[in-house]
Amino acid sequence: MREKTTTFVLLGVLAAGGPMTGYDLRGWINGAIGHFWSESFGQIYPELKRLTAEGLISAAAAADGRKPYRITPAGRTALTAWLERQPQAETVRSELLLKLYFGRFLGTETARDLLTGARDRAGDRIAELETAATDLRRGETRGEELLFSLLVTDRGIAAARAERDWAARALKAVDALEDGGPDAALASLR
Amino acid sequence: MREKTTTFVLLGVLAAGGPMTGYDLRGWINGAIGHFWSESFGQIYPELKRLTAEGLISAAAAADGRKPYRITPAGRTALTAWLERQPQAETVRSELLLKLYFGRFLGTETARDLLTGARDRAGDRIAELETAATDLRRGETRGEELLFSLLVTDRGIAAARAERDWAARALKAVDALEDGGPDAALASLR
DNA sequence: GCCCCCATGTAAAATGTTACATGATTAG
DNA sequence: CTAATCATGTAACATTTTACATGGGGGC
Repeated sequence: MREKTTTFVLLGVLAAGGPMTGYDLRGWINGAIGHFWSESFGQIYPELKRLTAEGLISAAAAADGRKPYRITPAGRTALTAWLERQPQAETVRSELLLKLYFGRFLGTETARDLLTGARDRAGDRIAELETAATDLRRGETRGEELLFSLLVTDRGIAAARAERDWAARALKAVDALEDGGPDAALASLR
Repeated sequence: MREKTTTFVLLGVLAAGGPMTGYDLRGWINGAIGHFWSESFGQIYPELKRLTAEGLISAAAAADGRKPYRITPAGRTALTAWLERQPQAETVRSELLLKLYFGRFLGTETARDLLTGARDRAGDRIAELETAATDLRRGETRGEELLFSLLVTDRGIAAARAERDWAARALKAVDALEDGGPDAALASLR
């Protein structure tokens, strides 16, 4: 069986946040690392079952409806081994860029809509992540945990800023295209 | 049947590049838009069959082993309709950020390796895309086609620069962590 | 009483990659 | 002759999302 990342996200969150249920795991993932990772129940529950069978996690007695899991020593070993491997090159897939690339089949109007949408979403994202960073600094998390949380948040902010600024530039080029044609637009990119 | 993006990539490339075979399509996608999209043969060939059945593309007589497809008027209509819809919010999934987030279970050494790897890959990417941009400007592509090609390349460069600069900053924070502990590292992030 | 949140799980469908099978043509 | 590239396609597998089914508890 090939290694799927879901395995290690679950192990990592259980290591970082202590024992929790499948439902809790989903909430944790959505909240703390939601801006660069996601998992659905359809993956979480079957995977928890499998990890239990493999001995990497163990389930406490299901008291009420809840069934909290904790990471085992074997699970920690597996997590550490995964963490130490260089990540695979990431495959980017952007529907926005695809549409913009086919921009010559689009009216100027539509291209503009595409780009203002992207710029605004990036702006919202920046605000959101900056708030998250402030909250983190003010919160009770300390030491290395805080440091690494801030580092990944910063990466999100940096990426969103680059996106917003690029969209603004591209928007100017589209304006120039409308006013002065392709050559004017190309000149505006310099 | 839900709309899969593969459909429209194929339609778009046929509209942009003229009639071509499944093999050509793959090459075109890898080359021109490979930095933000990819398709495998396993998706391309079945999809070409389906699109033919739907009347969105048509196959010329298979002369030698080749079977070139062209987009039909119905295909152009479908493409335009898709282009005009705002793209779905993109789901980012970064294994690197995941590993870094769990950085407190990592040695400083490993965190550094992760980040130098990311920084160097981003650097390579910048060089590659800058070359691509230069080649585009020097090539025979003109007008809107050139403009939109450059716009999407620029977005790749902007994203890669943001990544490289962030990784360099994060690396300094990890150095500070080793020298002066978490508080020194946090201070270095200001 | 009803709606929302908590909580677990399964099933089906969609999407995507990798491996395999086959054969022609071309460059060294 | 041999390796690479061109070319088509299928099958198996892996991954991921969405929809469904079920039920408890708390607030209004």
